[in-house]
Amino acid sequence: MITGIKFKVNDSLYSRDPQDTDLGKRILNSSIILIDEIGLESFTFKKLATKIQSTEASVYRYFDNKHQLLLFLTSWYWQWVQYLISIHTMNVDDPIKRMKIIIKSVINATSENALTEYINENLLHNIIINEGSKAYHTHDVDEENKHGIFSSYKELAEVIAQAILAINADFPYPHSLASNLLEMANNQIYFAKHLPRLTDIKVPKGDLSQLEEMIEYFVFRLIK
Amino acid sequence: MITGIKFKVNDSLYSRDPQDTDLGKRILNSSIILIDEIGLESFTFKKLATKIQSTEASVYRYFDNKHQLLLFLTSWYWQWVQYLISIHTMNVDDPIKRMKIIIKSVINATSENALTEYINENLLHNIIINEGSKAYHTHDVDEENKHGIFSSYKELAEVIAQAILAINADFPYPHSLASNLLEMANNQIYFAKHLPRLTDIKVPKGDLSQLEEMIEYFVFRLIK
DNA sequence: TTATTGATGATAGTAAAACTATTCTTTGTA
DNA sequence: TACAAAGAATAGTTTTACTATCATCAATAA
Repeated sequence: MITGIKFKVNDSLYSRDPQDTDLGKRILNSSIILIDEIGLESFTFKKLATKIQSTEASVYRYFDNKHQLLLFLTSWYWQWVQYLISIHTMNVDDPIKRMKIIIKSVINATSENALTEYINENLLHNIIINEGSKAYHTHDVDEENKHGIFSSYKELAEVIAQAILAINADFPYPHSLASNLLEMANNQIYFAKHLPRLTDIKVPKGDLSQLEEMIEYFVFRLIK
Repeated sequence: MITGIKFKVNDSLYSRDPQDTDLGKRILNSSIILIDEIGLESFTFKKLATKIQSTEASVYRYFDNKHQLLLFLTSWYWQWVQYLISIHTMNVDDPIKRMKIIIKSVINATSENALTEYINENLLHNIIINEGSKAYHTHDVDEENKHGIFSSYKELAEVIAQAILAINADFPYPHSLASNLLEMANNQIYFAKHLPRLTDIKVPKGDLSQLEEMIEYFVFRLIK
């Protein structure tokens, strides 16, 4: 287990980098717990400030608003997944094996050991499942995209797209399949939990093996 | 062209059925225009009231809050798509042909002629693309789901799942493929418009033929 | 040592959003 | 003729989403 890793996230994702200070780390730690608990809509900086025994004004010094905080968390998450993929595929040459590791990493990111003390990756994965798509479904996407806000997600998609092409260089839709893999993985977990009619898998006690099997089925049937 | 069709939507989707009165129809009509224009986050009942030259209090008689309004609109939309599918597949027996019509209907719903005077289906499709996933990504999903709020979406997914099984009765993931088809279709349009690195298709001047081709490729490669 | 700065806390305030309540007017219907 | 129902007008309340100011404390540079 490596601790104390700090990801370099885009400047536009914060006012002051929360990874640099004690208060910043408490903001990250507690906001993840609180958003998971009450949902993004009910989450406010005031409630967060109370929870960490600080003040609203202090939280605002780190993030302009809760949308920026969500962007930070999602960006951090996707960087983390990319990091996991890179270490797990480091010595793997077979493209099929590489793809299986990618799928495993995307799905089971959560069951990895903790990378930092101030981010609970399990809860963060829940937040990505529940609220992740709200990060880019905003009226200001184009503006935010210009500032590179979504680059960690796009980079991860690119890594997956290249892995797809390594298996079948003629596959016509590598980027669409990559983004769909990422979206589908989280969506199907959400459906299994809340709208089971929309899926065929189950996630008994958080066991994601059925999802992994299904995603493999989809991906390899498409690209081979 | 049939006008004046009224969908019977779930009681929990409104306080008073907006399809019954003139003001209700103006609320539907203008909220679609306004949400499309400024986005759901900036949309308020006050702004809507000003636009339709009514009052905030009057809007609140129809919908408890903007989330309920969004639920109404999405539910209406998916009922509409199901309606389109049912009339277009009415006399079609070949399951492959049926599936192609389903895909076409889901994707090109928007280019159909208008069904009602008070709902602009083109703009509504935009709203579904931009904001649709927020309808069920809420902390109260389970509660809302109990009230049947998402039944029109689930029914549509079931129709598609059955069409999948009609082609290949042994396909192991009909519901997951159905929900993924619906999600993917809208997502890939969104990506083409705003995050083009995440897709391989283009939507030149709103022409969705590349998307249709891709969805067909995915679906038939998976189920055949 | 002292002065400076940077981070945080404490306090207070504003504007808008998200509602609720009451009363009045109109209009269609028994 | 009356009598509901729908909507308009008006006026509130609470919460959210901020902004501003000033005091305090700790680290560090002069």
